[in-house]
Amino acid sequence: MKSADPDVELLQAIADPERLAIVRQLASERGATCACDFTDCCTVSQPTVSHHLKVLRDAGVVSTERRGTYIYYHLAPDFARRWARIGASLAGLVNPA
Amino acid sequence: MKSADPDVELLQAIADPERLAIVRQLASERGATCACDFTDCCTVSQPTVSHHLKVLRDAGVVSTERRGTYIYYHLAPDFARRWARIGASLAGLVNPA
DNA sequence: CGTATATATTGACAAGCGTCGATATACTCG
DNA sequence: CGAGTATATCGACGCTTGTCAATATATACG
Repeated sequence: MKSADPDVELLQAIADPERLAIVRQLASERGATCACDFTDCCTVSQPTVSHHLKVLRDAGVVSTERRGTYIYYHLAPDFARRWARIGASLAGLVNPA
Repeated sequence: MKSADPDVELLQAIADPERLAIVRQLASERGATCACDFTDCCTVSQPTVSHHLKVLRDAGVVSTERRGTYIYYHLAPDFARRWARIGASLAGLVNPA
């Protein structure tokens, strides 16, 4: 299907129950979250969690930081801006005034 | 896959190149757009356009209005609010006030 | 009613995607 | 180096999805 459109790529990345749950957990915990915590949160296996994290990484939704054996995930810095821009192109949402 | 989560359903609905193009066209033209115009905008066949419109309809992204032979599509009234709520749950982006 | 146009539905097919078990890589500690 | 833990990759499988051609439904007009 190869989108090539980064907006579509971002939307596809979070348009999945597990991945949306991951992103929501990252958003609620302001800091970074260890990858092993997602194995706990989700009912899917560790390779599947790793796969979802890769999709989010490739779409630029999350970024990673290695601390010894663990790898910590957090929302990408520009995720909020990208979301807002998509919303603006969709419904003129940003400036409702 | 059965999402059951309306947020996921909404995201999945617009996480497609053709459907995002449809929604963007609906957003740019403030009024309603005839279904036949999408056949023009997209490179896919008429049944495919109709299928995409059904997906958007089922997800509550668009709503329809019949005028004679033609059927006009427009963004669903609460789409902007739903988008904003999802964004708020994702990054505390939007001020729902 | 019959024809024409607009939209939706059906059936079929290939490609994509989520999932898993097994395995590989990366890092730490002794 | 070797064992242990954390994460990623691989290969395979079934289900979903986007697409089309063919057909059906709906509305308008003579």
